[in-house]
Amino acid sequence: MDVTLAAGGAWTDPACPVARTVDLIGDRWSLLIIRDAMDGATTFTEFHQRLGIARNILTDRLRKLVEYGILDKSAATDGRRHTYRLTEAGQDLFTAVVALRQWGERHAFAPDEPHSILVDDQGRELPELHPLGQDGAPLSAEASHVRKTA
Amino acid sequence: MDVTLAAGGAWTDPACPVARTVDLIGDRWSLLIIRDAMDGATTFTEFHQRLGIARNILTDRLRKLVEYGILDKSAATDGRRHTYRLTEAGQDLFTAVVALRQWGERHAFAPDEPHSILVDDQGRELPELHPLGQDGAPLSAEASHVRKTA
DNA sequence: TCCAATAAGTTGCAAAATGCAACCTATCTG
DNA sequence: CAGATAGGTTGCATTTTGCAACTTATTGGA
Repeated sequence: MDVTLAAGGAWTDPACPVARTVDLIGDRWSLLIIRDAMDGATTFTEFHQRLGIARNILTDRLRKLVEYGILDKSAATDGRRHTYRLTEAGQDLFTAVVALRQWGERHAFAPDEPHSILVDDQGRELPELHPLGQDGAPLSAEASHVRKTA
Repeated sequence: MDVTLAAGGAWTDPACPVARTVDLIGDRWSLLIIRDAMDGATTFTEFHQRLGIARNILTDRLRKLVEYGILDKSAATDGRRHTYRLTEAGQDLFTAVVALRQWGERHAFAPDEPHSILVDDQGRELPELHPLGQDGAPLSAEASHVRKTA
């Protein structure tokens, strides 16, 4: 299930997709939960240990992410564990996570400061992600604008 | 100036670029301020009117975004106005904003629900943004992983 | 079988962030 | 020089977040 039906509607800006996305995952923890899910975390305890988030807040965020259709919760074969997995919509956040990560790599670390990097199966660093126009050339913010729809 | 030197260091996860980026702009308003800056907003009043944000919070966010090297503040020719403009680092967030926007378009609206779209100078909608591997094929979260650096 | 450990929460209370409305100061305009 | 405009600041109420202790269910081992 997609987000669509969730959250009756107290959107920051009802027609803007950026605002909606921020309303759903624009807090201190949600994106980091999603990041860790992409990196293999599946249980409450795993998320808790990796993030150092307060347990009640983690409970709340996991519940909301499930409600929004970003995570799926199921009982593990284990019996006492639960398993949280990214839905298709959750996996589709990969692009956004990569974009935020690459910006951080470029602008939020000192030149000599160590930081983790994202690599492919062959251990090669990912190419930089940039919006392209229809012609395939990089597109800047000035060369684009928001069009309101009816 | 880049973020690099700002913020003494109470990072959520000191080595993760995603966490750093979220620490800097992962709140309810910063990304929307940046979105509006990309859409042409430059003054305190403009941001306030577009966002409906509380004035003291806007003051605080603008101050932080300037401190982080994302916005630049200058006196307008006007004399009583101030002008906030995206720095190079701020403009470089365009990729992330587009990624979040496109995810929202795909997953946060009902099929028939109207929402704004991002178009280029010729009025054509932007192509979907996706991480690619070195070979140019789309890369999924499973086909990549985080490598810790010393 | 029973008991300690593990997993996933819940609850109560303190602290921090956010929001609202009124107030303040400087500049600009008529 | 008076009113309007721009960009704040301040005090207080509300909401969100965080911490620590407590609860329930399951599980593996003595």
